[in-house]
Amino acid sequence: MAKAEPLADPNAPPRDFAGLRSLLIERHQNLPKRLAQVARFAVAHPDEMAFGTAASIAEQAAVQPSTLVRFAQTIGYQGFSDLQEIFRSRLRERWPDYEERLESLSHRERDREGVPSLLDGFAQAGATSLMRLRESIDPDQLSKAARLLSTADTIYLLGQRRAFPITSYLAYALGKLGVKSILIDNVGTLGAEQSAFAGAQDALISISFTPYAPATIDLTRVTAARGVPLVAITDSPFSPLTASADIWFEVVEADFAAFRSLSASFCLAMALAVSIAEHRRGV
Amino acid sequence: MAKAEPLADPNAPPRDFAGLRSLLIERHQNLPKRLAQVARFAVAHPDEMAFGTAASIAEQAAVQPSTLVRFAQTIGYQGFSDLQEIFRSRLRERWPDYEERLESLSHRERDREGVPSLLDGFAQAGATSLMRLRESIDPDQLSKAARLLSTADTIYLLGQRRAFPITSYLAYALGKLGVKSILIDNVGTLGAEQSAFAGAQDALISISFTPYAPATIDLTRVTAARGVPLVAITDSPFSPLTASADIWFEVVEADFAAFRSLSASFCLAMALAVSIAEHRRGV
DNA sequence: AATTTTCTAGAATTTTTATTCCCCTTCTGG
DNA sequence: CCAGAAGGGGAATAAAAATTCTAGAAAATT
Repeated sequence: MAKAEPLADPNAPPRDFAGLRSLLIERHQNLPKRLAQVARFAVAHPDEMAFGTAASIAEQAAVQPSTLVRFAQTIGYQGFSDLQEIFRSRLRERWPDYEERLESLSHRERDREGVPSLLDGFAQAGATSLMRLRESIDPDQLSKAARLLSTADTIYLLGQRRAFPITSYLAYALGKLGVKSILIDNVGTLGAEQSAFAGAQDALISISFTPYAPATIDLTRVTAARGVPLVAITDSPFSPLTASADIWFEVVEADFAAFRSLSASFCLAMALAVSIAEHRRGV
Repeated sequence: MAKAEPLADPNAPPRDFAGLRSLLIERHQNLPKRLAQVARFAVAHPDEMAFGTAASIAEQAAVQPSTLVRFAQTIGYQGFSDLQEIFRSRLRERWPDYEERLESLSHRERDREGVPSLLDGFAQAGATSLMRLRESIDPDQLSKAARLLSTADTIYLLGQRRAFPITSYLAYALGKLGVKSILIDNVGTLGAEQSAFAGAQDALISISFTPYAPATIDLTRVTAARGVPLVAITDSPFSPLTASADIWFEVVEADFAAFRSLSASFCLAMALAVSIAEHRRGV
């Protein structure tokens, strides 16, 4: 109790799976018999380590539950639960090749005491969002949406508040690509008038995230009800947009410091825009 | 033991994640408020559902732990733990479920012969931009800019065309952070009037990329000439913005299919916004 | 070979966690 | 507007789990 503890422990155990794994492999031969046994089991069955209880894991590894606690403490963790967190985090972020990429990120990540700087934090959130997007978007859906939109006479763009940067960018990009579009920016609350002439020969792209802006919801509903084909980009299957959408995309953004990234949404918007243009060109 | 059990109970809850997910999506609108809230959370954060404790999940979903139990029982499970098993099984199988497996398969199909799909290409460009940003931005500069801006009475935001999404986002984010800002959107070419009252006690953030929008350049020049402190975000040291800027950042975006990413610019903008708010609050 | 040190198993204890139950609140239908 | 029912919050409880402790076994050292 009286002994002073160094603040930055050089023996501090790794907080990421890759580091833990190599530590186990390295130290396993200098470990007592039972502890080495646990180390081997942990490397061989990381999933079990993540899901099991101390008792169930102990049984499978043929040791006592208390041995697991001793093991965890020997390597430097506070207890078994602390160690288990590492194994769980591994499954939480399951993007195989992405892991190493992030590892290089976390190099400079420490401003002090492992707190990532704002810039690094947002960069990481953005990168995570982009990687997830690749996993979660079905290319066929994207292609279907592009086909639907490419047959439209005019593409109406609707998105308020946090989604507005995306629609305003779409207006810019579609313009550059020679696709006729109208941005419903709702200036002067003229949104209803701006969208009044959209018909079945046109199409609407609506973008909204929690908390869904009422203006977006209402305008989308009435416009879609008039028979205007609707492609929606939103953040949940429960979004009020999905009900009336012909095709909808769920984009889940990572966040940092309570601010959600917009990278994935932008990425999807850009892909959609270029895809529409390609379809138009007669591909 | 002798009692015969029906093999397929029509009310039996699904034992696989895909089934559970669609059940939740389908039933969520007929559920009571709190239970619907849980359903939404469960679909949005399946990883948390898998690993969290009832208490920790309840906190994140903003409900009572007991509500989670009621929820699980309402859908037909025995209790929370029973329900949680489903979420865990999803992570156990490396490729979570059929649906996702098919998706990833069709991915491979798309980018045959190393030609990346549009989505992959833009995602790659975005990620690259973010990585570069981290290397190229000097944290001290960022901190200096934040300090300068945090002393401003009102922050004016100027960016046209491709930069407009960023300034409109900044207007949103700064508002949420409680920082007074005015977006010079130049509607009706009223930009000059919108920025007319900016003085030395205020500050201006100007954003512009090649080809620099004349409106941005001109307005920036006259405003800065009036003694308004200027922070600029641009894509080259030779940009017309750098001359009059007190502090400027160079952001080089990667591109794909002739479209430059915006991820890095957004990332920088977000970091700047939060940093300003932190300076205001703490210092 | 004796003695000290390290290691382990298993019981005991403490902590954590899911679940239950009661009562107050909020809807709903008459 | 009222009565009844359904929903929801929070404390109390029971169950389960992790952790600590202790005695004894194994290993290392002299």
